[in-house]
Amino acid sequence: MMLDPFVKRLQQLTPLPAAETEALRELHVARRRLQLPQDLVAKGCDPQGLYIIESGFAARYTWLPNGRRQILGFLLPGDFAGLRCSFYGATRWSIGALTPLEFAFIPRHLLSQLSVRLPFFFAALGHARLVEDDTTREWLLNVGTRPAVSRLAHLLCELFTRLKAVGLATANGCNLPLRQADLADALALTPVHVNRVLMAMRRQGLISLYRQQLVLADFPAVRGLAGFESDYLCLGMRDRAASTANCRRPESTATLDGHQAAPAPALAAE
Amino acid sequence: MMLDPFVKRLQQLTPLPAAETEALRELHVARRRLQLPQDLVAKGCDPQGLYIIESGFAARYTWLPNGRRQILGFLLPGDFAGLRCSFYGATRWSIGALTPLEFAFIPRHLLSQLSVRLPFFFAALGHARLVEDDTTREWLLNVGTRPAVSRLAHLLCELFTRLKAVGLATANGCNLPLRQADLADALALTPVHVNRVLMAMRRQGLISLYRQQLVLADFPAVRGLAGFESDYLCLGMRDRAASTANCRRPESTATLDGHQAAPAPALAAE
DNA sequence: CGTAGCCTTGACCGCCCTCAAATTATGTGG
DNA sequence: CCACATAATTTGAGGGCGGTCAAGGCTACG
Repeated sequence: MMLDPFVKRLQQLTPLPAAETEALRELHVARRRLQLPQDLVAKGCDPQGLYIIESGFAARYTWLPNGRRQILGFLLPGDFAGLRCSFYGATRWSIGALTPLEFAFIPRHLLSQLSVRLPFFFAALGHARLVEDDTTREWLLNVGTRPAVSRLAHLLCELFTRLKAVGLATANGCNLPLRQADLADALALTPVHVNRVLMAMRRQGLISLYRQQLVLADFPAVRGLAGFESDYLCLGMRDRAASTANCRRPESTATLDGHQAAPAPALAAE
Repeated sequence: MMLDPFVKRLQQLTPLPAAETEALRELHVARRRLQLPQDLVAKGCDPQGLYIIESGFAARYTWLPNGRRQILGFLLPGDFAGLRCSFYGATRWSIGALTPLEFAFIPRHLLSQLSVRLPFFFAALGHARLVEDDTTREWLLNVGTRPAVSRLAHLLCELFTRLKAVGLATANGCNLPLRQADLADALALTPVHVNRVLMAMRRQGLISLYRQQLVLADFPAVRGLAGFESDYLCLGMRDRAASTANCRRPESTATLDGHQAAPAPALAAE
């Protein structure tokens, strides 16, 4: 089956009709591989379509004048990119492989057809974008306000949770093929300090990370350390129900929650 | 004229047909004021429509367990919010007034109508969202990689540039009604340190900031200090032409936002 | 004229960075 | 399977940027 983690990921956000998931799985789209130090999409170019990660890790990133690299988000199996190119036709960030990669590519013209044939699928793509936006803000929070230990803990929780959602994690661990330098660039820390923090967490029995195998030995503790709340990832109904907070209505208007109403809800995706 | 900075802002992104700008200006939508320590939209609630800032400054923010506040973005006159509420119908961030505020409100049902009648307008809304997304990533870069001076310089450049785009700045300065604590929460610094950095920049003759009047006395220097490139704000054709080749037509843009339809859009404001 | 909020400045400290070297994984050719 | 080369991780010593705590000054406003 192609596009399997992709479909699984979208279904976490919005239930898709069987007809659409079948149609997606039966798409025969270009399938490619990428070896290691390569970009999927280079900064400044027009991606021309949708890239869907099948296996491996990628990252949205940019280089800085001082030689540092900042990672702005990870792309895991089932994630996609290329839809977000700014309207002038050029991405502002590169997307590069952090491990050998398998990915599918859907060119723009085919996407247009799908948008008509598979409205739920398209709504789900929009949902995924919103989740990604909130994830970016969560990262801004993370690097802005948390000390290194919490910051790292938060990232590990996020990666673990996201991988679990596409079936790539066990109960308390997952494969994590990232170098400490990758984590450092995502957390705005130095590799040296990431190492020190990792060692400390290992010594305290919170986690173990050996040969790309991450085990969250004490997930509640790590989660607490990070202040990690998974609700921004919008995975599954349980999280949705749980995320109630202080809900004030500025308007007396009727509820117009479109998201259950129609195939392509009028404004809800936004 | 109502909605004037709003229309001006959108036109920086996509030329709007005269018919649509007229229709927008003639909309008689609810107009409100807000006094100071109040939220426009509270975290966890459903905004139920579009909020458009007419005058004053607002911010998207959240509180942290340790009592700190992180500002994730500023909303200046002409900016809007409420379209971005996640699909489960609750925002994850509050939007609050930093100064007394005037704003317009367009309820969702009216928006749906407009999406049909004013397709270019709707495309422009999508563009503005993309710019906002890139701005958030730029902020992540800013707090993640730059030292305090550059970080502050970058923010001042951004605010100045954005205000200029809606006609609220002079050649080298603008009104900046923010407290140093607001800047601090946006930059992930302490108010004390923001003050020190401001004082240093004043002593070097780079800027002056007195009684809410910001003057960038040496803009090239400040810009250089910050590594500020205005292209992510997508303001005006000059920047667009300078930033890339390959300029797609505005109508080829559309909506993954869920508002389907509209004459224009095939695929992707994306 | 007094109070409250914001800005300013000083002294001190800690988190994280820098520089550097040692140790361990990973991979390649013989 | 071993010898070697390269990349990644680990550990140490020292320093600086920005935080914390605290006090004093300025401005606005009743």
